[in-house]
Amino acid sequence: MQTPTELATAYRSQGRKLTPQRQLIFQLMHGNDKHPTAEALFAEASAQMPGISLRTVYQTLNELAEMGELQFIDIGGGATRFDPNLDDHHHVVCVDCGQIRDVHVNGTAALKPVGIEDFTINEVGVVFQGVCSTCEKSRAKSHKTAHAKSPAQQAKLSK
Amino acid sequence: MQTPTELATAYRSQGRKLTPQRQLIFQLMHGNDKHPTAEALFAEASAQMPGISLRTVYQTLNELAEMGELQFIDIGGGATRFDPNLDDHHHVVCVDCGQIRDVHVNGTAALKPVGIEDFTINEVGVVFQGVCSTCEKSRAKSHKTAHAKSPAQQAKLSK
DNA sequence: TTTCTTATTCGCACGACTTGCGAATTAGGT
DNA sequence: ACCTAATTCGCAAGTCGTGCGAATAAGAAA
Repeated sequence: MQTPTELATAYRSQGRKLTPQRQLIFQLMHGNDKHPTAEALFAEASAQMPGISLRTVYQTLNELAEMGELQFIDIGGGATRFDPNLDDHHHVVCVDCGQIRDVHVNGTAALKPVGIEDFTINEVGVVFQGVCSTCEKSRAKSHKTAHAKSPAQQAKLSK
Repeated sequence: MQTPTELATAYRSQGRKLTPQRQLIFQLMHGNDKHPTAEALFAEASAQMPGISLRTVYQTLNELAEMGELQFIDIGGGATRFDPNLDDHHHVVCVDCGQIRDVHVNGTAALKPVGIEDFTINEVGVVFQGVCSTCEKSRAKSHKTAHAKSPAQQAKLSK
């Protein structure tokens, strides 16, 4: 995603208006590597701008995605997460706490899908699932066992 | 996923009961490579067993997932899809029609994530996004342009 | 600065997907 | 045949995201 200043220019040049709400969201998303949900972003935004609407947050995030300034991440059935990082990267997810981390992956160019000659591939996404060190520790203590999570349960991981 | 017969045994040995509804779902899912949603499966099931409940379909699918007999696939914000294929495989998605195809991928072992020493990785998922030949053709005709899709729009692709 | 046009905001209702709950039913053992 | 715990099923409820329309505000023009 571009800087808030650059986005201001981009918006104007597209006939879009530069509202305080949008500017705030630009700031909150710029360089944000937390992969927030719309709700999470709304919470942060509300702290600085009481009265801002969740509707507006969704709307602005969708605009930014249309403009190619950020991407959606859908892992597990929960809320969509938003990623302003446009570099070539992938994601690691902690199946315990739901944390998502950006990660550069070597070797993606060598991936060879077999038997899909009838597809024109545009993008490849790699997701590593694992357990972060923090969760690893708490697991050792409580002797938790891993379970398959239902879609909704997976969704709740990140809350 | 095991065969319906094997599942019958597995269910009994776990103190679960073998109902007609479950047996039907076993049949419908066994060897199913369509990655159906719960609703889609419900539709098929209803044809053979009028009166079966969507609730029961969800419940059985969740059980099977708990038992490790199938996995959830979440691509795009729409409905969860269910995959009874337990082989080491990945997925190709047509961003136009939403079709998902199983695909074996060579080279996954060589993938090297950088900077996640604090994670214990258990699984790697690869998703190829592209356009299938059928959609490619219809694109050529209608001169469609690719758009960034909002979460809900992505969800609707598969309908 | 005032005016004007059009984009935007915001809240509410709605739609899609999934689960919680509880009453009625049924599987499978005794 | 009986008993008991598991299961089914329908409805309500919860979550996530969008459609809609009235009120508001941005930015261009005068």
